[in-house]
Amino acid sequence: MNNIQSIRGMHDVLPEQTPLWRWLEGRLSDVFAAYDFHEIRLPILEKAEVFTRAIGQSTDVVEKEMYAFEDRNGDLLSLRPEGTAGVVRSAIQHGLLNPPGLKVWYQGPMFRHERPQKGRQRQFHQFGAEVFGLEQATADVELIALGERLWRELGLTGRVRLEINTLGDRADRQRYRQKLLDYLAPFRDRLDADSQRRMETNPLRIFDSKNEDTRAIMAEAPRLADELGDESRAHFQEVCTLLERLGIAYTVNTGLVRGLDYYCRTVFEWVTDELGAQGTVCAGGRYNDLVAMQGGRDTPGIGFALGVERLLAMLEAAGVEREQRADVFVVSQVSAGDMLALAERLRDELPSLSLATALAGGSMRAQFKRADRSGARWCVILGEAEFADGQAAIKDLRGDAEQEQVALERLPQRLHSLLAADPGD
RNA sequence: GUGGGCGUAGCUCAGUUGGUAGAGCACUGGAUUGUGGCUCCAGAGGUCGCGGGUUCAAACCCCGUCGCUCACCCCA
Repeated sequence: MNNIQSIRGMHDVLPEQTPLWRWLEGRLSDVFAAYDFHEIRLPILEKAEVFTRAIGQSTDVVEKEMYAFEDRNGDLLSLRPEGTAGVVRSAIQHGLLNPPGLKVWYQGPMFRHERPQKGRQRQFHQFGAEVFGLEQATADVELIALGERLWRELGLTGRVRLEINTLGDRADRQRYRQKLLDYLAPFRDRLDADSQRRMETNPLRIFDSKNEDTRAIMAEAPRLADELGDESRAHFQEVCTLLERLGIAYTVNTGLVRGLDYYCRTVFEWVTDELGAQGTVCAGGRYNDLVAMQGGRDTPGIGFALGVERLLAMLEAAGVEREQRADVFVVSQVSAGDMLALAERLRDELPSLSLATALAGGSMRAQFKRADRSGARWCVILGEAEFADGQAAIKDLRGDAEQEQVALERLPQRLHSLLAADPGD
């Protein structure tokens, strides 16, 4: 197989898989609409600075994973590694932040040059939602409630759990970060290699270390919760209270840290144990400073993104299947022109009908075999003699009904009533 | 970026101590010249991931490389 292959970590979605994708996409856009979120569609390519400024220069996503390159004008561009930064750019550019309360959702491919593994590919797909201009905890909670409803719609309730945390405000975080580094400095040599590196990049992540010595050191470390300002503390308290009021189960995970620099205050993750090492299906949080960092007027924001491939893997594990089948397959002994003309007439009169025809011709036996394999519910048979008499036959390919003879002019309405009686799925 | 496992027909996989490839399913045709599914018969389909090396001889041994996969890291 020395043919050209797709790029490493970038996968084709084959015809067999697209029905499940479309079903999932439909459920998602329905739920977004139920919360009055509006879709926004953005370029896949942006100036690289859109991401470097928002996500943080020293994060892995920017430092080593961006598909960045110079275009013919010499501008530094990048395929988007995530969606939020572009939404913020667009909202500023088009003045969408003006009456506060903008609620948008987006969908599409994202690109990160990572080593592929289960639940992680180089081109992957996200759905995301963002709310701008609202600093109230109500916005945080409505977004979480949206997620909860989504799992219910998809039949995944109980398979994902909600973890939340607060990162405090920017000042809280900076003060705490320094405190933590001061505490760790004397222990530096006793930390595992990853954690030593994290001291430069994201010290809060050191709490995630699986190394025993490191864990022992971290057990005594100062805690972010003790550094929170009054406003952050009250905000987080209200988020918790409202979640309880709505009956949404959650656990507070003080080790929960988002990887992208722009987050503050509320962060949350929906996690599953069913996907191996990449168990985060949906994650998000607040980013009250991001709009200002990108050059807009100071505007709070909050949002989340979910990984489509990860959700699909969960749906498959749960045994959810979707397939596309024709309603009717036309088998024919008459001329190609007569067959195609009849098919067009049926499509004219029955716009929702999915109709396949025996384009390859061949013996009746071969045509019926193809009709059977197509999965079609009914077969319309255009026999030579009957067609000359203005007749066609309808055969039930999936049930026991007798083959019936129908006048050609009554064929559309007969199929219509058969379809109405058995809408399939 | 680091480490483990794996690449043989469209798919799932056999292939003995090196002797130039097989099965099942799927596909095409026929038995059934105007009716699918079941059965039977026949057929087609492979630079054994790719490149190099060792050898009289490599799917098999060695080196490199590409890809898949799992974990670390990171993240949705």
